[in-house]
Amino acid sequence: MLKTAIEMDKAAMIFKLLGDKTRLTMVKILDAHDCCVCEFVEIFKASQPSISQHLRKLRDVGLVKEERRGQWIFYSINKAHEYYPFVQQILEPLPDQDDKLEQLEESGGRITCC
Amino acid sequence: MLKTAIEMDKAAMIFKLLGDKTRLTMVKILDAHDCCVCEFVEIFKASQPSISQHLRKLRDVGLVKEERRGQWIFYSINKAHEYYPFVQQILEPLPDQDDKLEQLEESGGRITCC
DNA sequence: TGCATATATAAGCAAGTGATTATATACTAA
DNA sequence: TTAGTATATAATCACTTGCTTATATATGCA
Repeated sequence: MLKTAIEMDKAAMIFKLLGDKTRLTMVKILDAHDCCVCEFVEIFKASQPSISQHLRKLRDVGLVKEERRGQWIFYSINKAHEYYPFVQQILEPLPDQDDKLEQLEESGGRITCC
Repeated sequence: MLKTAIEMDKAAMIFKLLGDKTRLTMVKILDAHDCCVCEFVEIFKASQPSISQHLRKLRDVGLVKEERRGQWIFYSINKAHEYYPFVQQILEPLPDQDDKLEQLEESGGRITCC
């Protein structure tokens, strides 16, 4: 078995989780950089509870971790997750989302918390 | 850009489509063999309308094609689909589902239509 | 033609999803 | 302590999903 082998029901669960543009983009971003909640709120132009709820779904599965740094909570990819190699393989062909963080930096949105 | 490059919203759409165990398994099976509807009904122990509706979602996106052969309608993967290379890459680490068709053959389920 | 089989479609419904609004919790700084 | 900021959670709701049952359509065969 390859290291990325995964059962069908687990794979379907992962796809369902990533079958939302916001969550998919979050995971793609997190695979490259840690991010705090307020950054996601800016990037997606979404409400804070909406972002929080998406992050919770990712966290419930264990795909991301949270870590408080003072006033802010940073999220990161859980590279130790059983299916991280599978997810990484899935994310690989997707366009990198660095532009989103760059735009944020230009507009000063990243200064507040990072 | 790699040949499997895909925009985020399209990728999310594909993941949502495959984020269902029945559809994911269907696509994995179809990537290896054509199948007719009655085989899926047997394999998944599901109702015929339920199978038909899953197949319709796959067909609506263009990921599978249908072809009537007499009384039966066979489905196959549309290898010409814009995102087929992406889907193929996704399916690759999943366990092959050949056992399902073998079991069907042993139980005589495949004799009727194929 | 008439009946059986295979499949698609429509309607209805319970459960799930993703948003919003309101509120609670935790930390920082004055 | 009090006020302000960041985040999570709860309640609610419109919308979607995937199933069921019922029916329509298309083919094969007597």
